[in-house]
Amino acid sequence: MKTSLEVLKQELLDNNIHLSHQRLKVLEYLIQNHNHPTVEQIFTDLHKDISTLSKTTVYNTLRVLEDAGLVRVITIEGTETRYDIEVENHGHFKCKSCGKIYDFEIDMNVLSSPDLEKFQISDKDVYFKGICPRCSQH
Amino acid sequence: MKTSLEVLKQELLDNNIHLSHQRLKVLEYLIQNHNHPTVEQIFTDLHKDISTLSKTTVYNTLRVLEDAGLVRVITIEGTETRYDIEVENHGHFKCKSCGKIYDFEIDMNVLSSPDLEKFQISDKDVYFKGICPRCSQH
DNA sequence: ATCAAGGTTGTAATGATTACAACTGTGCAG
DNA sequence: CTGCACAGTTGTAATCATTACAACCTTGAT
Ligand SMILES: [Mn+2]
Ligand SMILES: [Mn+2]
Ligand SMILES: [Zn+2]
Ligand SMILES: [Zn+2]
Repeated sequence: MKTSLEVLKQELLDNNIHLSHQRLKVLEYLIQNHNHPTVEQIFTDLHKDISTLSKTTVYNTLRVLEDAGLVRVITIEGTETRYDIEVENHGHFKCKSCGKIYDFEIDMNVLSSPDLEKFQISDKDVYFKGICPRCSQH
Repeated sequence: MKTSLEVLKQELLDNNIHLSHQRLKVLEYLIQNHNHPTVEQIFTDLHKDISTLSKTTVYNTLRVLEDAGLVRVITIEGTETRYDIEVENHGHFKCKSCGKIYDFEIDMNVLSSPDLEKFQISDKDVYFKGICPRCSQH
């Protein structure tokens, strides 16, 4: 399991990123909530514990984590930005009915195209949309 | 070539969508500009010809076209929404250096995952990011 | 000519994100 | 010890894309 707190803490230290109380809380939150939360969700939930927490800090922290490559930003819908602690390549499916985002396994190596021979690819995102099984059975 | 004006006009009529002057202009613009423009670009360029054009109309039209399945919305970057008249499945590569978005061929059929057996998939988006060849040769 | 429906327009409101300046805590030089 | 520098945090203001809304316009049918 790549998303253990200790491993991620070490990665932050390796990147010369100070482990502040707030940053650790955001990190823990993402590890415990793999449901691709929005900034609003992260802030609202953490604010219950840390009443002094600022939403700006959540934004700042997520940017730090993103730059360090510890979180992935999901923009499957232009209207909402979501965050994922799981950076290993996998796809995301969003149900148009219930709005839930599902992870799914996918072989990213198969996703090569001759058109991109000379391109340096650093990020691969695969987004599907449709209806999930739970919503299918009307 | 699927993106001929006549074919698209017929598709609009089939969907009971009135072919107003403004809508036709937006449609023509998308056909002539395959560079995945933003609303701002579409509006600014069309406004030169149609001085009375409202940005709201551009938004409205794009939504109508999207709902009719004639345009695809590209949210490769959470910060900008772009539009593509080409709805046939293909991938998009965004260069982190120059910002240009490239199309690339990809076999969407190979993009199936056993995890999604029971899912009804209606949209497949593949977004890559990195450095394009032009920017590579420093 | 009158009317209804749909389309367009301009402006106001919304909401997410960013900018910014003040504040806080920590570690080290003196 | 004491004060300073630096990084991180906070709250508020500003920004900017998008949406809501109401007035206006066009068109086609009665
Ligand atoms: Mn995920
Ligand atoms: Mn395209
Ligand atoms: Zn569902
Ligand atoms: Zn480039």
